[in-house]
Amino acid sequence: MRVLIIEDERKLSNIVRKGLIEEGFAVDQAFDGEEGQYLAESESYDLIILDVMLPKINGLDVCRSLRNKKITTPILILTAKTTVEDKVEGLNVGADDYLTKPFAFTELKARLQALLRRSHNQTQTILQVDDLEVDPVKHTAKRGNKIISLTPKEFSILEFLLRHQNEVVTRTQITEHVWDYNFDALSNVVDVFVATLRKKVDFGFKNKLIQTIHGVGYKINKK
Amino acid sequence: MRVLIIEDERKLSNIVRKGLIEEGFAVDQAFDGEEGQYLAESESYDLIILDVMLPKINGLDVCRSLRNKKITTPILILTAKTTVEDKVEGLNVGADDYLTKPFAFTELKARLQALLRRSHNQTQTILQVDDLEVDPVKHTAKRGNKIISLTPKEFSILEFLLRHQNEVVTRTQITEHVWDYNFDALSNVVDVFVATLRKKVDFGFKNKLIQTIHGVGYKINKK
DNA sequence: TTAAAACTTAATAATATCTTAATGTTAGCT
DNA sequence: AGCTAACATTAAGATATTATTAAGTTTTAA
Repeated sequence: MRVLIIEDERKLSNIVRKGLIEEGFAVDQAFDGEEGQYLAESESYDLIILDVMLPKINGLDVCRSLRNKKITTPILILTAKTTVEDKVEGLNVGADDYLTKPFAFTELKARLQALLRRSHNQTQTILQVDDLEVDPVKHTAKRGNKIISLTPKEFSILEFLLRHQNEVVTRTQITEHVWDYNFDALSNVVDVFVATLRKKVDFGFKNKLIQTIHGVGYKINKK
Repeated sequence: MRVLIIEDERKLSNIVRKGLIEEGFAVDQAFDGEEGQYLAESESYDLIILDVMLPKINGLDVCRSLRNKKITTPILILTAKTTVEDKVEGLNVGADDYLTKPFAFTELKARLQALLRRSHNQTQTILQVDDLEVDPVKHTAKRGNKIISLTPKEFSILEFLLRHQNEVVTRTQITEHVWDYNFDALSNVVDVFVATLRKKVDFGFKNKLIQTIHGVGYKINKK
């Protein structure tokens, strides 16, 4: 899952970034409204965390503008203000949730997970296909009763495949959601990771879950 | 474990604070109802100690309001009143326990431990994995029959890992529960403490209990 | 007030993960 | 079947993360 943090306080932004990376997100940062709006429009994110008080363009305007352009990525607004009117304005402007500063990271995390679940129409937190189970919150994966140990990137890719189970996902979609902005997409990394994932997820099992769709991409499904 | 004290008498608040810090808690303080309510909503605590007579917003109202917002953190109410009606009102409003002033610190401590145990659904007070035993009440730790001497922070971290055994906990989660919220989350303190914990807990034992989950955090388990 | 203990920071070493690139294999087309 | 492009696999090099140490700072307790 890929997140954009639009926040001018560098330190806060970095703390949130660190926490989200630990949770397995790919994270991009913007430090003013203009940069944020640009990135939000040109890249594809699963979530946007948006501060209200920002240089150049105010957060509420960024939000309004993105919604006008039909960008539906879930937005969580961060605000130092606590009065009811501000909260209402935030939501009127098209945000999906808000959180007042200062906040505990756990709180932020819980809300992001809720937003993601909602936007994927998922009620459960555990992703599964056949006897494979992946828990993005606890960071665990198992097939049958065999625990699968995965590196961060392997985990993200498997999670992405599972969130789109029964659909073909292209290599480009994978790189866009698993890597951040600084990544040079012209390589065979995805193939390499899929190979190691297969070793860990499918090796030794009769029913191979990860399929290649020649010329298109990969797919995970029950068959 | 992290506690919020909402109490306007500075001196009392500080005494409780000091006692709890000695017990290994991370402590935040609020000196009126409004501040308290705000912190309780925006941060994540394991316990709240709440005075009734408070400036700005009354303690009972704070409690009611938190419960309305589905915040389930255990609340212990402090009150100078001793009549039965007051106690009843306190509990009706969603508090978990009450204590009348003046009180002995030991009494407060015992009740807090009881609340914590209840909220963690633990019938036993001793946390253990394999041959490692940690007693949060007595503040002792031993592995096999070797007594382990730990500093307060070391103890808190080990306790936190044990309360979440078999789960990965991130560095961010650890800092949020072990330090109070003025803490600079972008340092490697946690790593340093884990190193010393390993020296004390795992050194000399074949079965290493503290594991690193690269890119995510740490985990303690039986294996 | 002072000494000891505990905590924090920062630098360097060790290690795991990621990335690239080369080579081998398979699928789809003529 | 043979050819080509796409995919799979491997392993070595680059990078990032974690471990460890030691020195500085703060806190605690006598």
